[in-house]
Amino acid sequence: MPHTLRQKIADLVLNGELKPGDRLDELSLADRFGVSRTPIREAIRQLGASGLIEIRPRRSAVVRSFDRTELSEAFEAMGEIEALCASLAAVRMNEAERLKLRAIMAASEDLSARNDRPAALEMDFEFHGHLHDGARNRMLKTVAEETRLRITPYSAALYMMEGYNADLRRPHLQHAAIADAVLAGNGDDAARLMREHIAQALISLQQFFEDTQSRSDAPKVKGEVR
Amino acid sequence: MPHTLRQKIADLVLNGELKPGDRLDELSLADRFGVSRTPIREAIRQLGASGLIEIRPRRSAVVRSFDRTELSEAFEAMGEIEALCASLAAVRMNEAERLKLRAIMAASEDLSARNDRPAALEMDFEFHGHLHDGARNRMLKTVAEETRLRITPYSAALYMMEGYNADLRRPHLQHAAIADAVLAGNGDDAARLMREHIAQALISLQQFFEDTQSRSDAPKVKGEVR
DNA sequence: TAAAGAAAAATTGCATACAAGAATTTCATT
DNA sequence: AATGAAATTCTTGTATGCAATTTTTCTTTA
Repeated sequence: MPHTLRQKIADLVLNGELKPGDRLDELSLADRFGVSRTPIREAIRQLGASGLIEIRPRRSAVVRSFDRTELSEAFEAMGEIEALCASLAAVRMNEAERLKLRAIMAASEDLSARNDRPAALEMDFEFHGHLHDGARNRMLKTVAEETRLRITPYSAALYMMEGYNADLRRPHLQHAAIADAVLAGNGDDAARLMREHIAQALISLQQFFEDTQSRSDAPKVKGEVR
Repeated sequence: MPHTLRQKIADLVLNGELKPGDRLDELSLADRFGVSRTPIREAIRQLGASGLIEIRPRRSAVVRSFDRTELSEAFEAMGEIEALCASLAAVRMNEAERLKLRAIMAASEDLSARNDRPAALEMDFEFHGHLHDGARNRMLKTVAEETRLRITPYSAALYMMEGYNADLRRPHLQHAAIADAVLAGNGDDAARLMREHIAQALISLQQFFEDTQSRSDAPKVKGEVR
């Protein structure tokens, strides 16, 4: 469903127009999308239940923000879930899926060489999503996608930032190593490499926030890592 | 939040008053809880997003039902998540938590000996929930609770049924083995035993549905395993 | 000048109304 | 009696209005 109201509001968060801590004003959103508050409220409740935003009784919903502890917990959980997907995909992917994985890696190679960050971010999603599918378990895929969704406001910001992930080839090479293990049918290696990949992402993200928070010229943005 | 409308509606599903496939009529629910359709709709959307019920545009929402494949996928995913919780809990639980785990096991011992099924089911929830807490990772806990929530309509039905889990001591003994591993700080054993425990539960559930479906006297209930 | 408090404005929670679509029943035809 | 079409009833989707609460602004006071 590319055009559901729920997705449109989620997109505001995912593309960074609304940042962690920002309020979701029902009336503004209603005007913006040309509907009344009723469907806006329903969409907001759904996004609240899926954990992308935080609902506070009698007060505006806000884009969910994580403190340092929550962020590292989220990445630990995601690391394990992604590792599980990767190890299952290594054993369960069929030939068509393995072929598509190669295609994704080729495209990713190209995009990272050209330093096309928006497209590389898309391809990052594609890569992980393809492993979720390859694990052949819809409940696991749901869990993986939900977990990824929750931290996207943070991981996407990192991806777009020059200076962090300075060379897009680094995450690409990690993906490539994972893909090799998957294609070789080596689930244990795939899982281990995936855990390392996610752990690396957390470290980059933490460095990023250390820096932006210590810079006194940048007034602490409400809702960033507390 | 013991009294939120969302929880009240969820309880209808969790205590079995509404079974998989049953429709959630907005007006009936509104009358029942003495509110208008608006808050009912919002609650239904939230439960839809958390996966307990299924939302179908322009048609009544229904309690989510799983076919055989989905059920085994759900148990596979849950097995891994619970195993992860157990292995982390084995390493991370503090003394107070370990003490409480012993208390839970003692209570469970008693309840299973007395064949008190409702109370034993409660204690089963308590046991798993305590391991979710012991893993010291709120995101993981959220994921684990959500996954458990989705299959509760099935696992709870099994637990209450005489003849399946014929002797409540069987799941109790599995729990006891897991608890021993956790208390010994042996994460790998805890994880392995937990996987086996969840796999056993799936097998019991599958047998249960094989039987109820093959009995011609029981007209196939809409929404049960298809 | 800063803090505290009161008044005003803005925002959420819920009920109600109506339009549009789905489900069910009725009724004619074979 | 079975089939199918039309009409009726039921149900969902959305807009709007009002009360209750929160947030902001303005005034008063130390």
